[in-house]
Amino acid sequence: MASDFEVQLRAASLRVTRPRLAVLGALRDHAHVDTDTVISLVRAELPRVSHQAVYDVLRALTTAGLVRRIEPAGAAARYELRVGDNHHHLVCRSCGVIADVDCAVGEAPCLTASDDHGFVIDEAEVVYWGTCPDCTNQRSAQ
Amino acid sequence: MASDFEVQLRAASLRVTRPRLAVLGALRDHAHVDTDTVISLVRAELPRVSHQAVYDVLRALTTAGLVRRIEPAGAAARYELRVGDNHHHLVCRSCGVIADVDCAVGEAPCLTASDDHGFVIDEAEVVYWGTCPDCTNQRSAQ
DNA sequence: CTCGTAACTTGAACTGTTCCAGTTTAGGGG
DNA sequence: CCCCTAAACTGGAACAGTTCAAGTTACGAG
Repeated sequence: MASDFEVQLRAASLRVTRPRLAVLGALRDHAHVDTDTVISLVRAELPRVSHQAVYDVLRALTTAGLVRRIEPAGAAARYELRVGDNHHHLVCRSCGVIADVDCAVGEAPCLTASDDHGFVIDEAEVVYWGTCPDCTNQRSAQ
Repeated sequence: MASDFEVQLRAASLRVTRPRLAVLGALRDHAHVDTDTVISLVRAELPRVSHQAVYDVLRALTTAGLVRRIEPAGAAARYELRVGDNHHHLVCRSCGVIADVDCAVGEAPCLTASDDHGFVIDEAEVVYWGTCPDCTNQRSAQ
C-alpha cells in the first residue's frame, strides 16, 4: 500500500511525491533492479518523469536508509528495498542476476575483521560470485 | 626482479613486453592503485605508453590471474598483485584508502553461503566498510 | 633471420552518472 | 483555506572511466 510508503517517507522527513512513491512501488515489486529498469517501471506509471528525478529519488531514499544500493563490481548500480536484516548477495558472473542469501554465520558473520588496522568498521559486505542455475544449464546444454 | 615477472608471464603464455613488466613493477611497489595511477607510474619509466595499453595489460594480467582487480562500490577499479591467500579488504568511506585483512574465520571464511539457490559459487568477496584512522582523527580534530 | 600474430598506438565512442539553471509543487504558516 | 518558499523535478549538457576500431610495431617460434 502506498500509505505505508508515505509513512516511511514522512518518518525520514522527506516529502511525499509521486515519483518517490512510484520508485518505492517499483522496488517493492522488482528486486535488485538497475537504474534504467527503475526508470522504465516508474514511467509505466508516470510517463513524464525525468531520468534525473529517478537518480535524485534513489539517492535521497538511499541516504535516508529506505533503500539499499548494491553495486557488484563491473556492473551498474542496483537497488532493493531496505529490509531489517543485513543479508548478502549471490551474483552470477555470466548473466548478472542477483539472489539474496542470509548471513552465513549467525547474526554478524564476518563483521569483525581479524585485524582492523585502526579502521572504525560499520559494515561488512559479502558478495558470493558464481554461476546461476540457468547459466549452468545453458552451458552444459551446449 | 624483473626476471621473476618474466617467468610468471611466460607461465601464463603471455608475451613479455616492456609495458607488462612496467605494470607488474608498479603494482609490486604500490598496493591498491587505480588505473590512472598505474598509467602515471608506468609512464615514469616508459613515457610513451598509451592509456589503452595499460587497460589492455591490466585486463590480460587479471584474466591470467597474475593480478587481482578490486572494485569498491562507487569507485574506480583498483589492482593488486595476486598473492596466494584470498585476503579481503577494508575500505575507508571517507578517503577511499584500502587496507588488506586476512580472512576472519579460518581459511575459507564465509565461502559457503547458507543457501546457495543452486548457484555454483567460486568466490566469496568480503568488503569491510568504515573510516580509516587518518579520517577518524581529522574529523575529531575539527 | 623471417614471418605471423599478439600486443601496442591513436583517436573516437559509449555508458552510467552527475552537474547546472530554470520551473514546478508539496505542505507548513498566516 | 490559500499563499509562499524550500524541496523536488525537468531538460539538457558535461564528465569520468572504460571500451571499441583500425592500423602499426615487435615478440618469439621455426
